[in-house]
Amino acid sequence: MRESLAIRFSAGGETAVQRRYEILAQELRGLILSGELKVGDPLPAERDLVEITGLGRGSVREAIRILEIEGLLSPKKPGRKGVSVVQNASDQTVQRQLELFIGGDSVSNDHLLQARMVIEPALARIACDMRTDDDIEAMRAINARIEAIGNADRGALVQLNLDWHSQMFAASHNDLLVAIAIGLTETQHRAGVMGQYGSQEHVRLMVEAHGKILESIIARDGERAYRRTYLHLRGYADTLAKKNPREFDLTPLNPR
Amino acid sequence: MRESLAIRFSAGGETAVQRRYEILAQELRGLILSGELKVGDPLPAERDLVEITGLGRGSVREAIRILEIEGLLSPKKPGRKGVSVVQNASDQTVQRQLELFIGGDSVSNDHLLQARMVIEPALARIACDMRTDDDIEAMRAINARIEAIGNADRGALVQLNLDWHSQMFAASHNDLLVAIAIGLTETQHRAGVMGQYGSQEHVRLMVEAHGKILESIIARDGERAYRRTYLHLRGYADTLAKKNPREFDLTPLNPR
DNA sequence: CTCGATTAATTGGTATGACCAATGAAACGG
DNA sequence: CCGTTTCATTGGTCATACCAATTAATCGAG
Repeated sequence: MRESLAIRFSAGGETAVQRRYEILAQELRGLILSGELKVGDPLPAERDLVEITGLGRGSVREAIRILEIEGLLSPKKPGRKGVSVVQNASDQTVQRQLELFIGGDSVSNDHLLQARMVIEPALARIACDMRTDDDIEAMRAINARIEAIGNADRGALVQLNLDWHSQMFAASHNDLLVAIAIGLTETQHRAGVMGQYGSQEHVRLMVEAHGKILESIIARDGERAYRRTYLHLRGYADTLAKKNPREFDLTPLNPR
Repeated sequence: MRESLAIRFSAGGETAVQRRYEILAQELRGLILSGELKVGDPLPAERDLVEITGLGRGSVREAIRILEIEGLLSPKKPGRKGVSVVQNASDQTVQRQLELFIGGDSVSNDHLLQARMVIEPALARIACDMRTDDDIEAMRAINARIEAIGNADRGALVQLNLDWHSQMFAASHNDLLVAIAIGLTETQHRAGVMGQYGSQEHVRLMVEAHGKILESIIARDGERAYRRTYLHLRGYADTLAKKNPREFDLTPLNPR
């Protein structure tokens, strides 16, 4: 009944069929990115979209699902007002994708470390200019809790360490870099590559390192904060290096 | 007939229902990330998964679609051997998500510039250590083509400029940082924020800047490559700043 | 027997129709 | 006027059916 809508496009030498739900997803994405659909605008109900597009409900649902995973549409809720709503892709979608990418075996641990050594010291430096007093207080509070629990609870220690770093990143007030940095840091910590640290001595050193970084940020001494953060990371990297040999030299990232 | 499988979990104070396709997606994702399903392993056919899981075909398809968007499953093809295959999430999924995040209005152009100024000079420095002769040759070739076409074709100029930067990033041989850097650079260039550059003089300056960066990388002079790349970016930023006032100072990223 | 052409089986893509559960609005009753 | 009940809306899910593409199996000619 319906003439062939088969649209073909060349992609990498191959010829792929453009599936209907893909087309619809593209169109909706275009409407959102071009601003014709603004953040907060509700999408028509699934059954309305079926009428509008002439597609089946399954195809409509798959198209919506795609944009939902990309972060451009809110998850739906059943009920009378449960339609999808246009939203901005969140920092969390960036983190998720970074974690999935790094989690695969395309990225070596050394490359991940190298990336962290590029970004995290720079964030510390930026934080020196942009921090507020609240940022300082938050960082201080987390470090105090780390000192308090010591190595009693391994899981809590990992989480608090993550929290401290996230809070330091947040003090830069650059949401883009923060999202990237958290994605990198979380992946490495969750990977359990750092199951070794947890002795009382390790915790003491960690608290001390955090303290020195915090001091520098309070003093708004960018160079010092950069250096302290770099050394903190390198200490961590060196601990790892005792177990596995390095693939390549990480050190060119050292400032000055 | 089927007892309620409704699983609830608290998320941010709210209580959300876990939908069936979400559960299946989670399970499959878990199998992949834990390594029980390895890269290259084919998934059972949709109808087989229907039998295995007891779900409807629509739910199975939505679950698969989610993992496909996340990059963990290959797109399917019709035909007898068209089943999904497990794969690593690619750098492209990272780029896509960065572009979607930045494309929304959560990230200001100044924050994007700041992020680039953190990452790109660092990549130039790393490239000094890791580059091969092929990298050098590729960069030289692209720059030559830029010089050749001049400002004749605006679109081609933008693309070639992107290519040059991508090639420079690639010379670092850190796929993670490369994916991030390309995501940032592409977004800014595609956003058309740089429609202004295109005069013959601009092109000449661009070629010159690229040339100086390349020289430094050839000489393996990391500090110099870092500095040149930083200045190249700052020149671009200053051009933009003439049109729109800065939100904040970008300069703390200057090395030394 | 070998190889090319034809046929059949497999698999994803899509549509239709139906029913449930949750939600919120409207109608109702005190 | 307010609380309760009813009901329409909407997403979630399943079952079934058919098409199109692709590959495997079969068959036939030489």
